[in-house]
Amino acid sequence: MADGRTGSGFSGDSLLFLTDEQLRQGIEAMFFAYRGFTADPDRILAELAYGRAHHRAIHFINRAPGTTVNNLLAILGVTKQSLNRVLRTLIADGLVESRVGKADKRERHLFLTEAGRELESKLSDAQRARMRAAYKEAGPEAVTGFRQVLEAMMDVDMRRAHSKLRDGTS
Amino acid sequence: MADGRTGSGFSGDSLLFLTDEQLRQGIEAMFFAYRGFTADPDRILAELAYGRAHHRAIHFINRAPGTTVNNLLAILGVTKQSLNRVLRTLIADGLVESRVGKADKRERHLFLTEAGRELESKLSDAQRARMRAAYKEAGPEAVTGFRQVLEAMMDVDMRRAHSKLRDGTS
DNA sequence: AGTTTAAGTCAGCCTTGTTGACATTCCAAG
DNA sequence: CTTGGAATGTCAACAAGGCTGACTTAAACT
Repeated sequence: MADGRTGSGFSGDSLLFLTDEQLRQGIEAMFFAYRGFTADPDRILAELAYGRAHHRAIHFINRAPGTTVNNLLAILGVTKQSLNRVLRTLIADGLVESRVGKADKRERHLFLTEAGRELESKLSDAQRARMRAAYKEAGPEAVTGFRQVLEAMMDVDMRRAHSKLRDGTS
Repeated sequence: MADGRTGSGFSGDSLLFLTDEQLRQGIEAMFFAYRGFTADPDRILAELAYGRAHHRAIHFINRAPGTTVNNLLAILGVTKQSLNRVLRTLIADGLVESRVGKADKRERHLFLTEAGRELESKLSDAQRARMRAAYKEAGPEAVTGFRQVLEAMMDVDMRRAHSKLRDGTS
């Protein structure tokens, strides 16, 4: 919007409308939107004395059941000490189960317990509800664009991790 | 991509394609993209022993020079104690200047110093470069959709704050 | 047998959120 | 004019969750 700068000659002209000011607005929108994005789960987690770190672990274990600790580490992008602290409380609280690997006994495979799945649903429902509402408000075309920009904003390795999760729940 | 579901007749049917699975993908995309979004500034900040909190403060002070602490508080959504700690170091390091209000001496008005503006540029340049690249890769139509969804995902008060920043730098 | 890999632990640090207590300033009601 | 409450900002102390580094245990590879 704003300056409708149409029909310039060259093909690189999709760049012309990207003023620094508009990029800044995109940056701020990302900041504010991310807050909204995490707000609902945060409220639920606060009651349980958990944090976002627990949410992330639960989310990805649910997404890829049986994943190993190392695998999770790569996805979450934290150190194993940091993850371990969170994982330990989740296992102690009976939300996550850790099974020794059959093929490779060094590995631990992670699963959600029934209670874990319950909390996952609760968190996920809240977050999806907001997502759904936003998608609905913006319309289907906007959603496609949204996903394209997000995808392009990731680091390459994350893009791989993301499409791996998308396709096969190996 | 995937299912190109074009030219539907009515507007309400935009809901049909929002399976839980697709919402989940959106959620994950948001998570991974936010990491990319902050990655470049984070690297710069790490060298200076600053964190994201410093970046946010610098960003919004630059955006609305002369803003009060209270104002900034509302935008950043943290407690004043938390902000104060960050602000103190920025002032001590000569990046931010705090002037006592003329009308109301309780208020402090915040400005970036020359050094502050310099760091702001450096951080902003990095972040904008990634944003610009993502926008370019996704195309102008996608950008519009991206912004629409983000806007719809914010809490209402943040939407107000955002458009206030967009329009007048009061 | 020796090396590498997966996982876990302990200790200690930093950033950045929180609450609680407190000083200063302003303003309005008595 | 004074006084008490509200607003603004500061200081202190604590917790979550990142980080690094050093180390152990067990299993797998070579």
